[in-house]
Amino acid sequence: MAVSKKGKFSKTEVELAEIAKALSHPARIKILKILNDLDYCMVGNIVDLLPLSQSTVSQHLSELKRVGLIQGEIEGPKICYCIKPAELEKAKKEFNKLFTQVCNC
Amino acid sequence: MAVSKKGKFSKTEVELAEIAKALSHPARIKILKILNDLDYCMVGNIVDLLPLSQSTVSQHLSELKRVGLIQGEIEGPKICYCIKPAELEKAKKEFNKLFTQVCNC
DNA sequence: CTATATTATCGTATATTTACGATGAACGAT
DNA sequence: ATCGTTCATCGTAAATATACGATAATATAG
Repeated sequence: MAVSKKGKFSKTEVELAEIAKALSHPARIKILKILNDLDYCMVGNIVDLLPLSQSTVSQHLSELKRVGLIQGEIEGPKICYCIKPAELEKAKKEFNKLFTQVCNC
Repeated sequence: MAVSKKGKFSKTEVELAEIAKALSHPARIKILKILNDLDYCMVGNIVDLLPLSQSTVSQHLSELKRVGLIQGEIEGPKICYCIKPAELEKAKKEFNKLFTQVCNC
């Protein structure tokens, strides 16, 4: 995208934009829902519930993990992914703050 | 990005992902703040407040307009952009719904 | 040690995003 | 009519994102 100018914005704006980017694909939104619904959330389970290949799902999980909304714990040969509630709550508050700020709603 | 699979997800997920995408660049977040702060919000004013060229700012405005978060009204040779509060409130509720759904927060 | 299961990573192709300058279109003023 | 202002669009370049199959890495089971 040519040379990025993101560094010229405030930390708050950049960080919120990062979270928004993580939520900018329906697969990742659905993954968050799945992780909240399932108890044993290994990658295979998620793959079965999405119309995407295993490698693509793995990429989406990486992106969610990168911004801290989820985490993965090794359980033998499997990896159990789960929501990070504190981070999601933080994100919720940040979005609310933004919307309050930009439209008094 | 190879052939998109976004059509295979629910309408709700796709729509929320679209809004998230619109918020996924700090410039667009800042534009929303600027539009809420300024009374006369022509493009030139916004360009002056961003570290980006006029054409790039115009593209960001288009993206925000495309998803319905802002609108532009022609005023002679100028165009006055402004927030669409109802749409922003709708977006706020959708995000809240998502976060409530995925982490009980 | 070998085989199986599970997942990440690599390599690759294609689509989209971001950014800019240049150009074009629309309008008001002279 | 022409000029200056304002903004969108075009053309282009480079970076990212999305998707897949193939492969590598890790751990358990036999």
